[in-house]
Amino acid sequence: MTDSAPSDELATLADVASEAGVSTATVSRALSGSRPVSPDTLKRVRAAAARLGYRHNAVASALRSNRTQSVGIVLPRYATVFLSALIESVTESLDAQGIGALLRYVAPDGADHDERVADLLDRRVDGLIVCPPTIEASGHAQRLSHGLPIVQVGRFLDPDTPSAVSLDETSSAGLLAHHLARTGTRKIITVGLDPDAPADATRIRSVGDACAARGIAPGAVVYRGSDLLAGVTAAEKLWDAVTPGETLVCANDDVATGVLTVLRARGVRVPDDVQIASLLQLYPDAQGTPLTSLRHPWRQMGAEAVEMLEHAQRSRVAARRRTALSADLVVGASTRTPQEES
Amino acid sequence: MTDSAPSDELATLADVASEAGVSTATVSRALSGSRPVSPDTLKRVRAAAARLGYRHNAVASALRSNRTQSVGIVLPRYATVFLSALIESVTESLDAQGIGALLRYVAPDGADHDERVADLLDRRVDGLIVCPPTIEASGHAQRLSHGLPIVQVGRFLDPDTPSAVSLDETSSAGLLAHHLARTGTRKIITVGLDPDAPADATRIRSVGDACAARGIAPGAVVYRGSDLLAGVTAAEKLWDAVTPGETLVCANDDVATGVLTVLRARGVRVPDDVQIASLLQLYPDAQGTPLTSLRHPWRQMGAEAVEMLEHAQRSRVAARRRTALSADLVVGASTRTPQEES
DNA sequence: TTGTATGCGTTATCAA
DNA sequence: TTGATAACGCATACAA
Repeated sequence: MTDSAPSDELATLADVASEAGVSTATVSRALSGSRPVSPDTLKRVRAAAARLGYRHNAVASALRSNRTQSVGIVLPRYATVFLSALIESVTESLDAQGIGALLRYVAPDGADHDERVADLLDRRVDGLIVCPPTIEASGHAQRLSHGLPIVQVGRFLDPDTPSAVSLDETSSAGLLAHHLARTGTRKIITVGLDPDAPADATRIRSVGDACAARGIAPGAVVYRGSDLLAGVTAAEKLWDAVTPGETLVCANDDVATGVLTVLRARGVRVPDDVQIASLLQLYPDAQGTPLTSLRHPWRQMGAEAVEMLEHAQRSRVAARRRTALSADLVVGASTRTPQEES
Repeated sequence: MTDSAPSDELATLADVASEAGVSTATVSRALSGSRPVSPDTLKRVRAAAARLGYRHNAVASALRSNRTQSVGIVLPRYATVFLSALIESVTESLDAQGIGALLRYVAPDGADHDERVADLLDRRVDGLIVCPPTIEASGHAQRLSHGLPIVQVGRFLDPDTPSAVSLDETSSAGLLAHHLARTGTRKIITVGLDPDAPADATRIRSVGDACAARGIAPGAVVYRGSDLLAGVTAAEKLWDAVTPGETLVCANDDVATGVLTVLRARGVRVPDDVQIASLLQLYPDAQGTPLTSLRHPWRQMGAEAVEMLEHAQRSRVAARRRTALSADLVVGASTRTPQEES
């Protein structure tokens, strides 16, 4: 046994090497498994490492190997369930492979977008997952990354990006419209989407088109905000005007819950007289699925983004691979049971 | 002008040095500002760096200086507004100083806690901000960190941790109880807190004690979940039993909104007959502050945590500094206007 | 104010 | 299968 004063400094590869009586190269190979090592030396190295409390130094490793085993994540600084779910699923996929996530938030208008991305690049991340706050930022991210694997996620996607994950609005709207047609809807009223916001306007149009294609008339668009209180307010205005055959299509579960609660309290029978659907599920775990709503594929989007990143890292040429994932329709108690097709 | 083929490789300090006709040391000092440099050389160095598209290599810098300019953040993997707000405020404070955030999620039961922390340590983060999922994890984090600056945030705090940020339950409950006493509350009913969950039980007791100290009777504890639907369900059971002078104290805004909506729909006058308060504000931006609720100081907690970390990094000795921040009482339309003290 | 020289801890190359 | 050794790119002690 050599001098093994439990020093304050962390043990290095060299320390382990001399403790085990082998070279640093062998220790590196034994511990990382990058190359075969004889069972005997492997055992000795492991024992020595344990004895000295050796810990791998990821910084030195990154410098030498030119891989940091980390990816940068850039998100707009507005707290939504969407982003929380995305972060969680992305980090979960990355964790499984020992990849770290370096998180950077950007102002909603994209003001500091470029410096945040640049900082991530300076830290030599192996890849980038970006949810751009604007279409301009999206283009910048693409150009700044300069060959580094990058995947864009969300609604603002640079057309030149080879790898992108987004929501398939058309398909999602079609899923809902199909269900509404089969449950006897003849007209929809949209509640909680702002016709003056570009993103909302797109969604209003997707839903309207999908309904129209199935013989459902797109009716009024009511916007008094998009939270629970807005749903309550809107429903107080609407409840005595709605007629059988109408479905209230709400921006999200909060709005839909407000609408549902008021209508039922006012004696309107849901779903018998009027149906209610939500375009954005917020509480997947709610007991008894009271609402029919579209469950956005956030977790899949995160997993898909990570997979794309790996793919881009492997293949030298950046094959174009853009995925639009559809939402799931979760049928709850706020719509009727579908009739058989006639 | 020397050979300046725009190579695919990134320029290094040495490249800039030869381009500017100075030594690498001078370039390092000029670009980092770590030591004074003559105005003339500064200009030349900057020009050369720009010409070559030089980018700082944070990895090499970290290896040499033994500082990664990054901190690890460990959070339980349950998506709540609390954690979103915490992440945002922490990263905002860190960004301001060019510090990166390395994010790691841990299972709610803390199963993979220790490996996640160890990974962060292997990456040589300069500090750790931990929101432990359990009290055991809290202790482990403390011991694993082994001298590295660490700040713990949340409800599960290791008693030995020198630096910790938490919510002052007593003070927060007192704030609410004071308001309720001045608005004529004689008895409270707690809705949405689970008496069998330790964390909820603590809160029930804090509120109960604070009320008792002001002559308000702690009444029934009703638990049917803690989301909006639970509020609706609870209220349907309660609405014809509540009597004037009672206040329904709800676990959070979701529960309170459900209760409020049902009571009003049933003709119970709020706040005239019955008052409603929430112990946890979820939607700070709701229009018209319909609810009286406690706004938890999440952003301040994040900022405080970062400040503590810096403090711990500066001072060699780890001075014990534990902060409990009180919530704010946001008075909304679900309680009455306070009477003058008699 | 500037230059010289060394080392941070690891992995990759090459030869044995 | 193993060992010796050279980088990786930067920051710093020391000398000038």
